Amino acid sequence: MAENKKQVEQITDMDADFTQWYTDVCKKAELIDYSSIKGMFIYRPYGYAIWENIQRILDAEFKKTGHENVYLPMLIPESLLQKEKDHVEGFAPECAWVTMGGMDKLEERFAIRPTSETLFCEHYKNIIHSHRDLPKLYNQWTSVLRWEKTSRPFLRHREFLWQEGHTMHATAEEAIAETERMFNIYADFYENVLAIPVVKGRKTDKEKFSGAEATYTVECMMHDGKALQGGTSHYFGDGFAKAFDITFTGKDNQLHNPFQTSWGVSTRMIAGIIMVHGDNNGLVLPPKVAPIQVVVIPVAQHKEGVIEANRAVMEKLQAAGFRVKLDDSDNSPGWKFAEYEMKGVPLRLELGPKDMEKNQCVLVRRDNGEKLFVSLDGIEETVAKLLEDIHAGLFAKAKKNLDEHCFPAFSVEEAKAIQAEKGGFIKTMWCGELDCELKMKEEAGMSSRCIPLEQEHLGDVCPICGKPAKHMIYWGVAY
RNA sequence: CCGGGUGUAGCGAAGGUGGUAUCGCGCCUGGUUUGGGACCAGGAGACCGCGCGUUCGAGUCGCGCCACUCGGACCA
Repeated sequence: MAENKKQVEQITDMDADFTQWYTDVCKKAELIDYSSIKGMFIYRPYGYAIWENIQRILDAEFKKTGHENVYLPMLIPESLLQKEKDHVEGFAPECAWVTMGGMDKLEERFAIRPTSETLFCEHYKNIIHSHRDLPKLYNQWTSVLRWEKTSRPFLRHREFLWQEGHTMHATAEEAIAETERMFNIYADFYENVLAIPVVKGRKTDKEKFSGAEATYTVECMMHDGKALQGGTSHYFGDGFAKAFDITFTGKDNQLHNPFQTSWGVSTRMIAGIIMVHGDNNGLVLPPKVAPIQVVVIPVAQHKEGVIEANRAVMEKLQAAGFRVKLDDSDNSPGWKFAEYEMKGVPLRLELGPKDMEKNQCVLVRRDNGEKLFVSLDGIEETVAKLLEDIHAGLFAKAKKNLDEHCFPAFSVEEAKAIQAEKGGFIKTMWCGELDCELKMKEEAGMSSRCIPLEQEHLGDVCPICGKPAKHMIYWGVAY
């Protein structure tokens, strides 16, 4: 038998080499493929289907809160991009430029959008005239392009898919409320849909979006203790409005500049799913975004009636609204088990002749491997309950990982030592100065992740410079 | 962008000192199998990452480029 051991491609052990494990999962779970241009990835059907589920659920949340989808051009004239000083400084270095139209050199070069604030501003200038035109709550699902130096599947693409919301409001209060509303939608989405716990907070001036007054972020903890910025929501004040000369006449018959927000999440979310929930058998998908929630695998499918019985269960579950796949290919059951584990399907349903006699089937949970023999009567309820349990189980496990990787520190040396030994988020007090942030990066290799909304009092002084502290802040090594 | 590593069939690899490519898995066909990556038999599949050069002759030697990968710097 030992000689029959199949030479199966294995993924790298996640504890031995996490980054290699990650790349292996992306490829072996058939989420992504490389193209001939660095950093330009192909989203394969299974990977794209995860994104479609994310889109569907988030889009519904956006619509519920009054947002409308639009589509703006892909090209931005250089002169337009340059209207807001901080913004152009932040993005121009990583823009790709279109310089030719057909065979002719263009009078002015066009940037392929790295983000669309400037385009939205140009448009808003044309359509906002009165307070009655506000608020404008627009969102766009699209791709953007940033000429990154290094790239990795889902984590850093030169072209990536995202949504970018851009809103305009009559007052600062309304705009700030919008920034917070969308930030909370992201946080809830991470926790309730992706089963990923987040730390909610504000970015430092150094880390905030180019041109923003404030950037709110949800920060996630990967299985290896590194941080991943999960989504950002920005408050712009009226800075862009002034730069782009966007004005409206208020109820007071005076001209005002509107207040602006933008907010976005990208396919980087998928990287988070992989690195938070995955294990050494491959991907583990949270049920709410899994393209296949239940895979039905017939056992001894050549025998009379087996395929039919399996198809009946599949149809029953589909009718109840689950995403189900029946795999009646002629691969062996063992092959199928391994295949769908690699692809992270939350539940496997096995049904063979022995089960048929007892009117039962076997259900196996992807998250913990638990095997259950359950009746085919009421299988819909059983599956619904299990998918909920899986979501809860994934969240609990991820929360434990987050909680166990947050450490207070009271000096740069201590922060550095903890990061080197345990990884994770290091929390310290902070004076608010850029110099201290740079020093933490220089000496401990960590960037600030966020100033969490939930503050703790760890002391009165900044442990980096000794001056009075203003906030508690999280530090970490980020993807 | 800087430093290390790697590019040979879909995947993983072998191919001292130059002579037109080998193996395992996978794939296709037929048969036997089927509760953890099945077995037998037959078969198909390679511009050796791309370009230029040296040579009678380059997977092999030289130069350039591209891509992947691991660190670092930069960034969703």
